[in-house]
Amino acid sequence: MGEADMDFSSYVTSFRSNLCGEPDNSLIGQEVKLCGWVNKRRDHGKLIFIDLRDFSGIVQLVFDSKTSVHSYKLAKTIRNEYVITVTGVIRKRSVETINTSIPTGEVEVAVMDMVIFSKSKTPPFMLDHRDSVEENTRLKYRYIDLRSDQMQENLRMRHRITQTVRKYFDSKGFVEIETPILAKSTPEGARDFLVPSRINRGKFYALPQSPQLFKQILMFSGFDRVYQVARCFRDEDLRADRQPEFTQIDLEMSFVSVEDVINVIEGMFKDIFSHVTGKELNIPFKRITWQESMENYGSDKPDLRYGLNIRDISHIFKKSGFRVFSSVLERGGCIKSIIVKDSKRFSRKDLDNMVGIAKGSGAAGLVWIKLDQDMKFQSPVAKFLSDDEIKVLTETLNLEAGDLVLIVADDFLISCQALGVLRTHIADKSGLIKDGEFNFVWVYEFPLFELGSEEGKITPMHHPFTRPDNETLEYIDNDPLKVKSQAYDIILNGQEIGGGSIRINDMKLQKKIFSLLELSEEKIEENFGFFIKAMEYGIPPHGGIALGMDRLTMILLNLKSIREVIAFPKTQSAVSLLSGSPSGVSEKQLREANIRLVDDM
RNA sequence: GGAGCUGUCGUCUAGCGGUUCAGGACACAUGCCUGUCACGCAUGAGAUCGCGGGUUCAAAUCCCGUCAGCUCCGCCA
Repeated sequence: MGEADMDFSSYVTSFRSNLCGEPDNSLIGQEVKLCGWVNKRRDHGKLIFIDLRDFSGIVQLVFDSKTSVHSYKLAKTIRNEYVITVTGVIRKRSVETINTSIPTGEVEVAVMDMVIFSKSKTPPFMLDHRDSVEENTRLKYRYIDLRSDQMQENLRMRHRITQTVRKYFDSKGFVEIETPILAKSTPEGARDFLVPSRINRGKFYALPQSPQLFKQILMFSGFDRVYQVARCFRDEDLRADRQPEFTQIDLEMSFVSVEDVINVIEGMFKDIFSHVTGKELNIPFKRITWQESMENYGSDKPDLRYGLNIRDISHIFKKSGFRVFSSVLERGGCIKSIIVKDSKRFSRKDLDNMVGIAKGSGAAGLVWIKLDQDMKFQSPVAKFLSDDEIKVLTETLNLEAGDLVLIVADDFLISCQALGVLRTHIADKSGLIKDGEFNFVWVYEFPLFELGSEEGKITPMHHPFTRPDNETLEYIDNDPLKVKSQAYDIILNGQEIGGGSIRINDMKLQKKIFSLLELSEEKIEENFGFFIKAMEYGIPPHGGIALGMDRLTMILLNLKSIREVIAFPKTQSAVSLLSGSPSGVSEKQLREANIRLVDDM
């Protein structure tokens, strides 16, 4: 359906005088020319009604066998999804025939003349029933699915977000500069899509995982601030919120601190909300450190729309006779818990399932305690807890009758993460999450490094150009995992919708980071030598952020998959059911690209 | 790479070992109908049950494999 403040007049063309969603009482008596798709034909014998549809809405056409014989006869042959144009007069409907379910329902078009532009085969599914049609059918016939109100609204909403973003950044002095799609492998961790070079035998371009290096180079070049609505490519497995090609609002600014980037982005979101959803957004957003986020929510993308916060109860079990707890504490671990109200909801099976979830998240196990009406602990481990421990636990957590306490004893991160997963699981299952709420939070002070998959090796948590936090920089040699970074993520309703950092602009520090990452000189030179070289010619302090356009639009529309906000998405196996890509290519094309297929079928 | 769910006329689905080689709804076709808007009425066409194999006297229905779609883990900011 149409824009809130649509200007109908700009749609007038040599084919039409008005749009289908336009006719109302103010146009009564006027002759109009309309174009559109046949949404529905209702044939009453000597009288035929046709609902004509375009993107703006639906209007009822009336064909009378007496007043326009030619058009009436033609209307007999009309079927759904034919594209036609009609000339007719807007006429008021009698009171009892008014249709209150459509905006044009008080009037109708008495057709005098009609032309069929294009016939249609019987469509594979009806637009009215589109909601109950399987997604693969919708994807195969995407051009029909896209005719639906829902898809039109989704993509028009996305357009409005993009437009608001462009306007906003323009007003803040940003320059939109395009960067190469045929690029070189970027240092982010994902697998690259490769494009063979015909001219340079045996060499490949990589599609950009993001414009990261290019936007930084534009800072080196003195543009001060740039942004881009950028297509990015990552050859990894798909999810409901991940496609191999996706869109980022990607920006970079010179002479800025974390604070400056955050301010600009909060202003952008405020504009998006007021212009696109009509809602007033409260800024500044809440900010929590990565440490706080892990401690309280067990995740680096916390959902703050509900409670179920994680509480530390290590101190209660320091000298516990329950070895499962005390031994974890002895080796430096901790004991974490969450309290869930109304434990009656959870059957033994639910609890067993939760134990499985905790173990699946890497925890050694999960202890659950149900409090009955008399505040008695019901739990497989109740007999191992002393009266004193029960008392202190009850007081510390302010436990009430009917509460369920979930406890994980393990290393700090494992305990928190396991409970974090359970926290979202329970919130989801218990309907604690209300639709229509938009909860933003910044997570900052990420660790600069994390332990990599390879034993003993560290990898950058964000990317290797992220500037360390000055306060913790002193640990860089002795305990690099302790070093914090000037990186930040923006989280909306528990989903990461963007992340960025202030970048390193000191060559010595940059080289230090590379050496910690155990990157050899050759490797550095090979991967981003051009970038390092550019850093040698005077570069400003700078930083930026990238926001996931698809995810943002999906969340604002309260949808569950980004495929709903992408015109031509791919399936989970990265295939386009519409176009059939990817596909084989001819021998000639392979020869030109200097590629020989390995025959291991 | 792994786990789970799904796969029956165009669409959505019923059937889950034998009067069902498949029933319904919508769509479709033909005819009738001047006020419908989920129009109505009548008649009709349309599925070898994703594909391959097996078990059985008998399979849409059970088993194995395979393909496709979805959700998730791994992977990926």
